[in-house]
Amino acid sequence: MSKLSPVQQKFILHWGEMGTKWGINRTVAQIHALLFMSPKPLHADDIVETLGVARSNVSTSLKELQGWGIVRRVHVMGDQRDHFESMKDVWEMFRVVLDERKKREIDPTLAVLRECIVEAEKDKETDEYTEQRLRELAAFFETTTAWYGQIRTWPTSALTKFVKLGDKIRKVLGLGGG
Amino acid sequence: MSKLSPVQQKFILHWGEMGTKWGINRTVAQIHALLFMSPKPLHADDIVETLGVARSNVSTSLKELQGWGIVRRVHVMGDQRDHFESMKDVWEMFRVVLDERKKREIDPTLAVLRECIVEAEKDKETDEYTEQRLRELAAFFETTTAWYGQIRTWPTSALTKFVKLGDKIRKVLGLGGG
DNA sequence: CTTAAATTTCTGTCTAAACAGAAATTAACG
DNA sequence: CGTTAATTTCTGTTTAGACAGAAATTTAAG
Repeated sequence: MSKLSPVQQKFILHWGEMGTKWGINRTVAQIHALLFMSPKPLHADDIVETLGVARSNVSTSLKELQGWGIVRRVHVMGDQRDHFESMKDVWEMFRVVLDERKKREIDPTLAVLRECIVEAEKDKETDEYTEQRLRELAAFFETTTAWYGQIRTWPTSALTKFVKLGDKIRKVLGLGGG
Repeated sequence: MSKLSPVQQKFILHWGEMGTKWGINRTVAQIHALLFMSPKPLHADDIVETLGVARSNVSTSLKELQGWGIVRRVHVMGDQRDHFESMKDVWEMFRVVLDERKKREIDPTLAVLRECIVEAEKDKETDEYTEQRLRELAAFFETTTAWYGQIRTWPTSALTKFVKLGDKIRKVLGLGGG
C-alpha cells in the first residue's frame, strides 16, 4: 500500500491545493484525500510511505483531521498500530465540516459582533454607521446559522430532494420577488 | 480618518483572524473590514495610516479585494487619488464571494473529478473503490452547485423568507425522511 | 510637454507555519 | 516486569507567503 495510481495522485494533489484555499494545511488535506480513497483503514507508516512525509508530520496531521471529526482511529485485528479511516458519506462529511466551521469561526464571529454592538451603543466614539454595519452583518449570520441549525439534521434523502427542487420552491412557497 | 474606535479595532482584528481560517491573508481581510465600516470611500494612504501597513502592501491587497469583486475603485471630486469602497449589502457580498469561490475552487475541483473519473474508467491500475469515491464526491458537488446556481439569483427578500421557513419547508414539500 | 503625484512592480527581508528528525512518552507483548 | 514497538512532543530548520521599501511605471495637473 504505497503505490498510487496517476488518478489518485492527481486527486490528492488537487485536494491538497484546494485545502490551502480554505485555510487548511496542504499535507492535512492530502492525507484526508488518501484516506478518503482507501478501501481499508491505513496506518501512519502507510501514509508516510505513500505521500513521502515525515512520521511526526503525519501524526500531527491525523490529529488535526480527527479534530475536524472527519477521520477516526480504528484498530485492526493482529496489528497493534493505530489505523485511520475517513468518513465515507460525502453529505455527512460536509455537514461535519460545516458544523466545525460554525463552531470555530462563525459562532465566535457572532459573539464578537454582539459584543461590538453592545460596546458601540455605550460608546460615543464609534459612529452610528459602524454600528449599523455591525448590526447588519450580525443579522446575516444569525439568519443563516438559524437556518442551518434547522436543516442540518435532515437526512440526506430529504436534503437531496429539497436541493433538487431548486427554483421550483419559490413558486410552491409563494416567496415572490422579481 | 486614521483614528479607530476600540470597537472598530476589535472587529477588524477579528475579521482578519477569520480571514486566515478561510485561506485569506490577514491584512487583506483587515482592509476589507475597514472599508466595510467606513461611511465614505477611503484612499490608500488613509488605510496605510489607519492600519499601519506599507503602501505597497495596501496596493496589493486592494487589488486582491477587487479581484474578489467585493471592493471597487471610485473617484472623489477634487482628489486625484483612487478611493476604494466595500460592498455594503451583506447578502449580496456573500453571494459575490460564493460565486468567486465556486469559480476558483469548486468548478476546477469538479473538472478534476470528472477527468479522474474518465481516466479511472480506462485505467486498470485505479481500483474500483477509488472510482466510486470520486463519483460520489462529484455527484455531491454537481448537486449542490446546481442548487446554488438556481437560488443565487433570488432577491434577498425571497431568500430571507425562504431561510426563515427553515424546517417548516420539509412538511410543506412533503420531503419526508426520519 | 514637463513635473509632480500616485500607483504598481520588483526585490530583499521577515515571519509564521510547515516540516523533519530527535527525544520523550505511551502502549503492547512476552 | 522488562523490552520493544508505536506514538507524540519538542526543537531546530526550511519554506512559502507576507511584508516593507526602493525602483519603475502610470496618471494627473499646470
